[in-house]
Amino acid sequence: MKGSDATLLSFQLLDVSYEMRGSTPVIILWGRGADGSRVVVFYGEFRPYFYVLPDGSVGLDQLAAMIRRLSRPSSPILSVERVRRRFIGREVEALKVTTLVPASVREYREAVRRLGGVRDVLEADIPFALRFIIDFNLYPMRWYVAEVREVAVPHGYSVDRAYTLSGDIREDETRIQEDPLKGLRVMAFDIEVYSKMRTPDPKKDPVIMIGLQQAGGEIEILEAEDRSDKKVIAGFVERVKSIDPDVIVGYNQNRFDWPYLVERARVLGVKLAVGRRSVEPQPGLYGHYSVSGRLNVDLLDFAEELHEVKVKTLEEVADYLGVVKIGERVTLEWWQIGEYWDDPSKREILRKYLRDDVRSTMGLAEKFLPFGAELSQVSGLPLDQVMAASVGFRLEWRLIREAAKLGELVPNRVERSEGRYAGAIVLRPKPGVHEDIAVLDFASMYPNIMVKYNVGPDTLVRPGEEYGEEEVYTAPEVGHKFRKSPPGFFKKILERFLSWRRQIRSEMKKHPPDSPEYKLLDERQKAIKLLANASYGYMGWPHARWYCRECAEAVTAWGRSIIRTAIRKAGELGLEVIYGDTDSLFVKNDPEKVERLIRFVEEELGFDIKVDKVYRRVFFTEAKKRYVGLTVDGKIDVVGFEAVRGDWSELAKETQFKVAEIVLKTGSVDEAVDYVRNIIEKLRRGQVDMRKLVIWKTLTRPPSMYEARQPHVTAALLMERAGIKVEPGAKIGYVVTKGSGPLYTRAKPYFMASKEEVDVEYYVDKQVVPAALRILQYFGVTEKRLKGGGRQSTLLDFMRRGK
DNA sequence: CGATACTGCTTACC
DNA sequence: ACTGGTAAGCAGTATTG
Repeated sequence: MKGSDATLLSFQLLDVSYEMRGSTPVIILWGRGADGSRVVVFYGEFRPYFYVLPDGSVGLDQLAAMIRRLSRPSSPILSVERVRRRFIGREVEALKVTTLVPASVREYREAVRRLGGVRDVLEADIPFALRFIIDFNLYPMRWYVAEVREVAVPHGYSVDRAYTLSGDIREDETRIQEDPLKGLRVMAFDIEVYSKMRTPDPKKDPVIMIGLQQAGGEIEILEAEDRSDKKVIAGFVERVKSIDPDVIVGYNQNRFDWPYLVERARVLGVKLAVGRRSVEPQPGLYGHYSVSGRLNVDLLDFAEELHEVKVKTLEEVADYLGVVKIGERVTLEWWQIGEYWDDPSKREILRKYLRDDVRSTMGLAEKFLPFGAELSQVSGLPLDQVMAASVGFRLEWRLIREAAKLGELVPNRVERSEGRYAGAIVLRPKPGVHEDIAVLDFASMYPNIMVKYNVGPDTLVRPGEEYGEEEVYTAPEVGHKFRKSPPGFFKKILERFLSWRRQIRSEMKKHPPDSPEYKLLDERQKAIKLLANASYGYMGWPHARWYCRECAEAVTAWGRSIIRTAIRKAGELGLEVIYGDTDSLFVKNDPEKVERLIRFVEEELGFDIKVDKVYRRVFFTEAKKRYVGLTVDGKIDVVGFEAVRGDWSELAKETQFKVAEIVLKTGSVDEAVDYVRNIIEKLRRGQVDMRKLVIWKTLTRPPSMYEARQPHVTAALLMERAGIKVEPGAKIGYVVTKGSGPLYTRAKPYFMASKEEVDVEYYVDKQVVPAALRILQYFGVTEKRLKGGGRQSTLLDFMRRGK
């Protein structure tokens, strides 16, 4: 054992967990020392606890005594204290119950709930390890200085040094601007599993290849011998241990690679000890897999937020981000892997394919992790969980932290089935082509409404409470009232977010936009913005702990009133409003009038509004939420139309985009018509790649659970019958084949249909033509003109052109 | 009896 | 699995000439 004098340790907090030593829990902080060592800091003094809110029918001391009597020897109740806290803004007196074993909290909660005199049990569902970093105000990815004593690295831990926390731990202010990922070891991996046209089964189908790469290093491939994969998995475990990554990245590994490897390792009798403690990966919160001491990050979670990419395969996402272009890599489908493995002449292609996947994964990590790291240190959730968690939970964890700091008790999650409420205004657009249009956008309208009117569950005036008119803000239309003071929970947090973001944005101006400093700050301000913008939707989410329907309803009511006022003012200024949605207004780009409108909104309404972009031309149909615009820098924006929807064939989307581009850029309808006719001709001649005919739709439930018959459900059923597992959330790609019945009888998974089977006329009539007509119809183009064959309409075209 | 209008279910996007 | 508002396709049924 080394010396046990207290020293100061500077380390970056990466993850937190706990272990039981006998019946005592010990918190484990996983980190990286300033000297590059990998460290753990133990803390054995922290204990699980929860709060009991009395209903007043029983004296507090009597209630405390009743709770003490519930104590069981396996996890004794260590203390029951009277504490003063706040609950939804009101002062309360509560009991804080502390016990020993984290897992026992759940049982105590139930037992306490059954006691008389208990209004509610609070904070019994905060996981113990998170509870610790919340109470000690520690944020993952940030640097801390801690007073520690070094101890021997316990058996089973693979870290350089171990310590116990012996005193203070506080943030290292000197490292706030530092790139949290600098110096971290990142490893990408991907596995290939033997399968031929059916979902592989870990009980019999081997893991034939595993590819891995340490950032900056070479891609390595481990291969099975024939179908025997025991050495592959054992070899993988060895490589992970020797690389010793802090971050493990993959693509969809939480749903595929890890569960498969865990099960396969079990079947083969290999210990999948890839963590820094000798335990195998385990399912954790939000469907993520937890690898002890390492941050297991599934990059698919980031891709889910890339709304521009509809089918989120690794290939598509890497292509979109310019990481690895599809044309410059090997593409295979999962069901071909068995074939490429069995055929020795194709095996090299399979290797290349795996390399390209690993390369793409590492490339995505470089793109995504900086934001993940910032979101982690803004939300307080460890990097491996923060992207797996939905937006609502990310915000909620930060709210829980703020509550702890403010002495606010955290409300429980409760089941609710509440009615709907009115949302934002969408204006009816003026159809047609408009020249020179400015798009005005309110900056963070809803968060600013919440701040300005002190909206929140704690400031809401509840039935029976009386306040003077001048003491409250009253929401228009709905009449909900909010106390003007003191500042509420959400107001305080949002103000901090908004000023923090302002400060970062001004700091950004000191750095060139391509500098690492600028990028880091940009990711940070984006993370803050994400949480701030989620706050309105969060209050209207029935699962939210701080759910407040009236608050959400009031926010949208104020929003409607504000935009209506702005529209009225525009009218008074003689500024034509073409369209508007929620917090945006499309107006004629008359700089002087626009400037006066902006000033009015800022000075009279007290909200920030700015020109977000200017369109040289913008086209609307009668439909709301749909338009195409040509920006001043020559870019085509398509909003809402088929061209940006994931459930139309690539061919139809491409055609519509081209039509929009031709019409907006050249103004020539004839040219657009020719373009469409040409596409139809190619389609009929069989010159269109079948992949462009695939239609993708999300399966939202098991195929058998649908009441309405639909093409993508038929395709999913066909896949199931072929032994391919389809689960809710899966994107089903199908093509429509020839035949006479309803569509759903003619849909087939795209990989089960041949080109000859495809019903080309369906794609003409129901895909290409409607998508093109959506725009061209407005210019008087008919279906006939797009579809009409040969000479006659060529002649017609000729005559039209001549006029 | 077939065409058309309407409704419900479903998905996706703003 | 953050909100409400909106468009739209297909299946199935009602309406109607």
